Amino acid sequence: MALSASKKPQKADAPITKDTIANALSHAIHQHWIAPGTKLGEDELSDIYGVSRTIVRAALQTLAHQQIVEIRRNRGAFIAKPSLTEAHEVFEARELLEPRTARSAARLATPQDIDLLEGHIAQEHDALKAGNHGRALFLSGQFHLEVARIAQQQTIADMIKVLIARSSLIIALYWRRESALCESQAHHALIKAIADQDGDHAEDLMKSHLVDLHSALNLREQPAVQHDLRDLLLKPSG
Amino acid sequence: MALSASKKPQKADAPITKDTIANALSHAIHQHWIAPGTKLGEDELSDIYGVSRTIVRAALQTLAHQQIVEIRRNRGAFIAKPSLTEAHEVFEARELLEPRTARSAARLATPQDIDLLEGHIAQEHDALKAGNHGRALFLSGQFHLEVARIAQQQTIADMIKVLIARSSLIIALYWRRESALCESQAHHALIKAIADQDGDHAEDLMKSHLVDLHSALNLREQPAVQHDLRDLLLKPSG
DNA sequence: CAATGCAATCTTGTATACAATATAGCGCAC
DNA sequence: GTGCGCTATATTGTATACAAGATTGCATTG
Repeated sequence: MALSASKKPQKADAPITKDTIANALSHAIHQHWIAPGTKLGEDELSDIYGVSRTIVRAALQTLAHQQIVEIRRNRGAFIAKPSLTEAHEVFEARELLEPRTARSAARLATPQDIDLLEGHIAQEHDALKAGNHGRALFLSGQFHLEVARIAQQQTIADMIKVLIARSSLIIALYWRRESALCESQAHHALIKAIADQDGDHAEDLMKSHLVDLHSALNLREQPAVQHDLRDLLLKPSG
Repeated sequence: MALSASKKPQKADAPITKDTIANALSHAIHQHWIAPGTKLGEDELSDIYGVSRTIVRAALQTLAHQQIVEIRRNRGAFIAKPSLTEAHEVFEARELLEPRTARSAARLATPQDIDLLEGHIAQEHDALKAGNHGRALFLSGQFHLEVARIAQQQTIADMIKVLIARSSLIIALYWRRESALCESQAHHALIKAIADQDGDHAEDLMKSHLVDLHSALNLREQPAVQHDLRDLLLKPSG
């Protein structure tokens, strides 16, 4: 498995629990350290984390419930590979939920919240400059999570958290745009709308931001059209 | 624990897995056979289902991820007791998601789908007539799940499934209206809008239906006011 | 060379044993 | 009667052993 030793967990004071393992794996997945489809063997993770298979299995189940790992009975656990349909569904769900959180965030954000959001963008910019695309991707997702946190609706924030994790897999599989994932201009504009307590504008910006992200996946559907054309070309001689 | 012997699982050909146990418990919770706050002991469930604690723990973890069971470390698993805040959040999330599924269902429903939805109402009516409120409650929730299934957006349907399960707990704790949970008139009107392929109307009806349900919880906030008043009355003599 | 069959090995599923923590009950002091 | 301390017991957390299923590698056949 592609987990390198440099990614081995620190043996700190905190005990290794199913949650620490699940979080570590989730973090690694989010940063694209582990590719979709990768097998996660129980014994291997057990060795890596220094716990029994019992804890590992519980961690894998947690990740499976978040749909970022797929457990196939008798065959093992694998990083999920969302289908194109799932990809569309995930972004569609985000387009439904996140504009609302942006609106609420515009109503509820404190100056500290604004600072924190801006800090996120700065860190993301630093990561990109350093060529650390994985970290930039992670921070980009965290930005969205922070907006959801500011909105003070935990139930919806929890849903968004799962959707963002799944988005990371989707991006690994289907993203083909050259530019950075989330253009910082979009995030900046969003922060301004939130700071200005302009709920309408924040909602519109978040919606169009996500539609934009979604459209970057739509690009992947073009090869299907080319495929049909190819079938057409093969038919006359078939 | 309040699980009665009459609710003991059938020892059928299907093996008892974590999923069958989780589903059985979820079903029992949904029908209010088990009250919020009830302790679910591992050994007890292990006895009841005839499997080891390993399987039981996996089932409980599944239910914990659905937030209908709360696992407290070193203390055990309990049927969740959503706070009033959580109650509001859950219905707010439903108000955001389900109108969209209703709109999509109006676009996608087949005549068979309409028949099935109508069948749900009939069964619910039968259950109420027979005084089987638990079953009526379950079917009422299933109606909403069916609308979500018809909408063909699995990601959102999965979210709605969890929200409906949690709604069942919320209703057990906070519901005080004398009438049946979902008035069949609301469901009938919704079916008609869906059958008529009237997405706008279906969306509006679902929204107002959920707002209505949500408002039945709001009623529970009134005692808080009375509680404050009582404190005021006690203060002068305190 | 490719396909098939078989045995060995690996991995996952499950039960059980042991460790750690919490709870209940009893006796004693005030 | 109440509160505290202690012990026994119950329950949960975790590791380990065993069973079941899958995969791999090798030998044989066509």
